[in-house]
Amino acid sequence: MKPSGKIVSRLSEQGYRLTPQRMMILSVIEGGGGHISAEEIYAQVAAKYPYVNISTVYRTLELLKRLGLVTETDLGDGRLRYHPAEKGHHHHLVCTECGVVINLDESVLARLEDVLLHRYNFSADLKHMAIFGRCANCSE
Amino acid sequence: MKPSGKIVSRLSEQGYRLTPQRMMILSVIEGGGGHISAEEIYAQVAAKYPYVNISTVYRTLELLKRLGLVTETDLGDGRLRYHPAEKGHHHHLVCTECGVVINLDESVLARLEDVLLHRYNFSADLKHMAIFGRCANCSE
DNA sequence: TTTACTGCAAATCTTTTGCATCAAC
DNA sequence: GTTGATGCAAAAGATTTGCAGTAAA
Repeated sequence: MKPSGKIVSRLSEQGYRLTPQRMMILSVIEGGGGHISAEEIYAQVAAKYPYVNISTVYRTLELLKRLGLVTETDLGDGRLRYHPAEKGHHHHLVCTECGVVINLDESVLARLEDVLLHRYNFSADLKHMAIFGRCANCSE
Repeated sequence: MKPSGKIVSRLSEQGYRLTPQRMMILSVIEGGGGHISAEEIYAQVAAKYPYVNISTVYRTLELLKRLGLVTETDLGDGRLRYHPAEKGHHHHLVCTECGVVINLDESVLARLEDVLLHRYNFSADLKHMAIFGRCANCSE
């Protein structure tokens, strides 16, 4: 699997170098189903290409985040999760009992976003929000 | 300042010991304006009563959380914040630019809570949620 | 050739834990 | 007197950083 040309060209346009490490990291982020952690990205890259260091993963994520190419979500388990921005947004219902994560279409929070903007002049960044609680099973 | 009789009696009813450390920690949590971190609680307690250790603060917070006497909120700055449950709930609009935290009445999210419950069978725990974005000033 | 990027190891920072001692009940 | 709570120091775990060497442009 190759990384998307879009992200790659965006990087090189802005003068960033296209190193093999970056390409591999990009592939993994885009290839997975989202919600991937730095450690998982590292493990997947290292499996095929052992010449990577986890600090390179963190530095790459930092860069991609800054350029708005990936979004970062805290699902409450002590490590941050990443998702390619171009794949669209959704939210997460996280069960604090069993840990299941249910995806929630972004439209559900659209009204909230409106209210916050008009009533509080606050432009909420509801890209990949996590809402904690209990899923159907765990509430009996 | 003394801790509220309500929390104290709740603790002793359930067989927990009322140590001076716990009393001081309770006072600080109740005395402050909310959004206080473990480190801040520790600093305030230690100022008057040097015989405290930060691990006692963490253990006490853990206990109070488990008993539902304080709520825990992640305002995104790398440390968790605490608020006495009896003082009522509210949410937080956190500006990722300037760091300002705007309190949001819990009623604003009441409809969302309903939708999640009825459409997804998910009982969201919206006690002290943090929503990130840009405040009026920082969006120009 | 230039200098951005990487690997390595060590540091950072918050939170947790093992264990011996102490004190609330 | 019991045993739950504390202090201390060390561990844990995710993320960051300094620095010298390497390679993308």
